[in-house]
Amino acid sequence: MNIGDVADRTGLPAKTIRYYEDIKLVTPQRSENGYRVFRDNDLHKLAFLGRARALGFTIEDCRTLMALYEDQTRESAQVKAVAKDHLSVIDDKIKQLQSMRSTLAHLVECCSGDNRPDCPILNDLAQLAMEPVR
Amino acid sequence: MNIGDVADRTGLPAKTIRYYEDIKLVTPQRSENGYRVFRDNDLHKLAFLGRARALGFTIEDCRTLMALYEDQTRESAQVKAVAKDHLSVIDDKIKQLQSMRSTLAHLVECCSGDNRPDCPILNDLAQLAMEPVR
DNA sequence: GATAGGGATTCCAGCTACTGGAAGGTCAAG
DNA sequence: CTTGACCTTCCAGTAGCTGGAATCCCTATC
Repeated sequence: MNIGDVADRTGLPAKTIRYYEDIKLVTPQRSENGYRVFRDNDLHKLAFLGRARALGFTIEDCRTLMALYEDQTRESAQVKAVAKDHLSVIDDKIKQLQSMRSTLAHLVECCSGDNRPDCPILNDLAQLAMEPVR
Repeated sequence: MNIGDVADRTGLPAKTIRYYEDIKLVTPQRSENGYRVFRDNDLHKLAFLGRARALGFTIEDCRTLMALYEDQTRESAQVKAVAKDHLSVIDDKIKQLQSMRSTLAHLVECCSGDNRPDCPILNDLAQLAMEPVR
């Protein structure tokens, strides 16, 4: 199977597949004309990668997960550990984004958004907030 | 003021400040010995940048916001538009992360995490989910 | 057999926003 | 005069691709 077909089947761009070969996540054979030849196993791996990436695992995590997948003697605890670590990374990101979101949403609400130059968003960024009303 | 002091005051690493000069977000003077000399205005701009970046604005957004900040004839609507766009980018990211999170959290829960090789996380990634119970 | 098209190949560069490190110049203190 | 803390520039690397150029291969049609 050629790279184009694999791209269609896995939904991964051909460029990405070549990149994955580059960093040794897959190692397709080559036919005489130099084209990559993908077999079922390669296809399978690429689909695995696509799904792991879609869950936000880093490439290095993917490497680990694939190795575990192929290791019959793995312990599910190893997999779970990787997943839990990743989960906490995701949680941290969500928290950070939510904190940004809440500050920003507040500022946006405070800004009249009209044709006058006064803007609480800029004031906040410049830390020239208005004197607190006392 | 030298770069080290500016770094201390703004909380930005000296490296980052040099980078910001590189991409023309600030343009400090130079003293005779070649050292950068930062004045109040530069300090102010860098603090502005630091806060905008902390809210997740891209560098290009920051450039726009600074230009608006310095433009006395701006309309607050322009600022608000930039902020709202950014807010929706943040919202998208949060949604995507939450979707990853929920899938992953479910998988983690399903995995016994013991010394046996069976692992629903890997099964899911390999899309070899168990037959649905019918 | 020439040619046109749609593949495939490699390689180089660029994206974001820094960060690390090497090699060297400057300055104040002891 | 030396030491150490600064400062300078420049080059390279991070993550995970993506775009583009130049070239090659294969098939089909005229």
